[in-house]
Amino acid sequence: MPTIKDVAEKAGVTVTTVSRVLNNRGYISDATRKKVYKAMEEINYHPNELARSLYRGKSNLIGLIIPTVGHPFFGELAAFIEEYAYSQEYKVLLCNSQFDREKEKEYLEMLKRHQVDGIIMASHTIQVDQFSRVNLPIVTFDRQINEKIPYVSSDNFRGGELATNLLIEKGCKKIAHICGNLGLDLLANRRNEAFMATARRQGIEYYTVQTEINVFETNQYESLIRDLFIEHPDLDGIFASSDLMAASAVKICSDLNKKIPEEVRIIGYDDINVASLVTPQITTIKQPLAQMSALALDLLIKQMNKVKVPVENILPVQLIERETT
Amino acid sequence: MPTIKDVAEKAGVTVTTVSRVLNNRGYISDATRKKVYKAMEEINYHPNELARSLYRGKSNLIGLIIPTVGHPFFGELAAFIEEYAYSQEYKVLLCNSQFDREKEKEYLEMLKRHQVDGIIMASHTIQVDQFSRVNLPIVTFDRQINEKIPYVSSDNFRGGELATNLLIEKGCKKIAHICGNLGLDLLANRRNEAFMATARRQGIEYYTVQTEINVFETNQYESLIRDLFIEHPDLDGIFASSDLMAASAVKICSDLNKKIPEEVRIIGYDDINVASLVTPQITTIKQPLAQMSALALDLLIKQMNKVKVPVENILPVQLIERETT
DNA sequence: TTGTATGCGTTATCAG
DNA sequence: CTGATAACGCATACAA
Repeated sequence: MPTIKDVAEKAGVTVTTVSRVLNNRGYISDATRKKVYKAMEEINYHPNELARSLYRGKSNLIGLIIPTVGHPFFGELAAFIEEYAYSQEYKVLLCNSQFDREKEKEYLEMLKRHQVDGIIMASHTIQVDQFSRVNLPIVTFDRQINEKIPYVSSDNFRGGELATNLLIEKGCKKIAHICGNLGLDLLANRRNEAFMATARRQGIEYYTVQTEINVFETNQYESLIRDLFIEHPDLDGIFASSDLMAASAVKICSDLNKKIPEEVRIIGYDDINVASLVTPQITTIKQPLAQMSALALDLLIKQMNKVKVPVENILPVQLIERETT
Repeated sequence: MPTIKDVAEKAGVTVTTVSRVLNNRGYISDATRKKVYKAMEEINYHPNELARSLYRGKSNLIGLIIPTVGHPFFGELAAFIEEYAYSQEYKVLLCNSQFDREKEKEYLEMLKRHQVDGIIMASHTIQVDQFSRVNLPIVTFDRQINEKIPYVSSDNFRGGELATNLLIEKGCKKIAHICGNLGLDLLANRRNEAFMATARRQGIEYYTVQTEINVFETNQYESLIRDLFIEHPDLDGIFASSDLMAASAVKICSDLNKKIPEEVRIIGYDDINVASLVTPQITTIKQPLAQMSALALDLLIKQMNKVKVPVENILPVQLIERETT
């Protein structure tokens, strides 16, 4: 790899001059500027960002910690974040924590060692106190860590309300909410609160079923839903806390010969791309992922620049009616 | 951020000594070792990997260029690669090229500037000659760039054969292959070759439909398939070159009131997670993503260590029969 | 307009 | 067993 020194020699100037044309700093004659460019071209020079970062004390790297990019929701999230980050000159270091507490901690330290300028954290099995040791800009997705770390989420309570109300409006009499583990202290839990409050207010029979902590396994969704129908064969409405869970519900209903939406109505959450691709198309609550991603990064960058940002950042959700209701 | 210098002062030794305990090099008395560890603990020291990388001439970073991690296939691929990379002490810089030729080029240069130790390239709109300027270990997914750059793929021809044969065995008389743009010179094009050869050999009527170059848009799949059925209402078999395309096909058939698999049989490709989650579950050709990912990284690491590797690396595929055939 | 010297945080060489 | 110092590639203050 050629260095700035090689360029300098080739162009017959010193490294300072090369550095100057590289960064457009100070005065340089057009003649030398051309010489330098030519030399760079000839030896195919690319500045070493490691060295630059070291000097500047800024890496232009951000860390993204998610459970796994293999899950469509997080995959889409990661795509938005990377795209927006790139447009702001930031590069993304990808970390899949697999819902593993130890891995989350390790990643946090790894990112610190690699001098990332900030971290977007969307995986949350970790204990809150671990965050205090990371004195780096952080933005959190869907979880409130403490009074100081800003978080981005969509309006989970409103989403839960919209979903539950839709089921009830459509005539459901006995409904269930299938969601991730409620012990995780995620803001997504508000959906369940809204679900229960709404059902209670309307006098509708309701149940909540939650998954184990560290699992995206679709098998688990399926057995959970199967058991649910064994216990409550007359269930006629399901609010699934993700579109994938909703797809599982559709599958089980199909197995049990229950017609959708006539006998069972199903509503999902997130509005990932596949939600509108499968048959039947899944009614869902759309989270504004693109805006959430951009907002998260904006908040991160503002923190890097020492500007104060609001801690609470909640974006609106939207009901998207399709075929499962 | 505390530096090695701070640790040294705190412990009352020099940076050399601290560096020694950090890297377990040379002799150090237990007493000073303890002192140093204690100091590191107290000031919460983390070695600066930027500085280390600069000195060592090795960043332990790899670049991953894919069209978009928002597509389930590439999301799952990225998850496997990141997981395996992390186990080998490598970190992943995520690059979504969006099938954009310019972005691919920019990412390639960016990764070089950031001194990545190698690149895994799974996005291929770029011209072949661009690669010659990158003199870095590269491994390619599903595309043969030239005689020197190793590539990993699964047996596309065999996959095409398996899929086509299954349709024919099941009794299809008029079949179509829906695939990505064949002008892209991907190894995936072998599927189409196999499709045509197999259908021809068996004397079955067949058609090929391809998408535009830069698109993962499901809308496009749908209109393509819709048009296909308008032109050939008696089509009874579809070989889709991705599970998402297959899902689109299922949807259109459902719209047209064509029963699956009785009237139209559909087989997808990849076996992404959702393939077995949707209703009906999609019959597909499974690519061994986990092994392919690990292999790609192994090949990359070997190149870094200057060990020769085979250029052609083709893994077997597997037919997975489910409900759409 | 250009060059010299210094430091960013780390590791390795060579003394002691 | 431990310390002083150069070097990794780059950018800036200060000279010239």
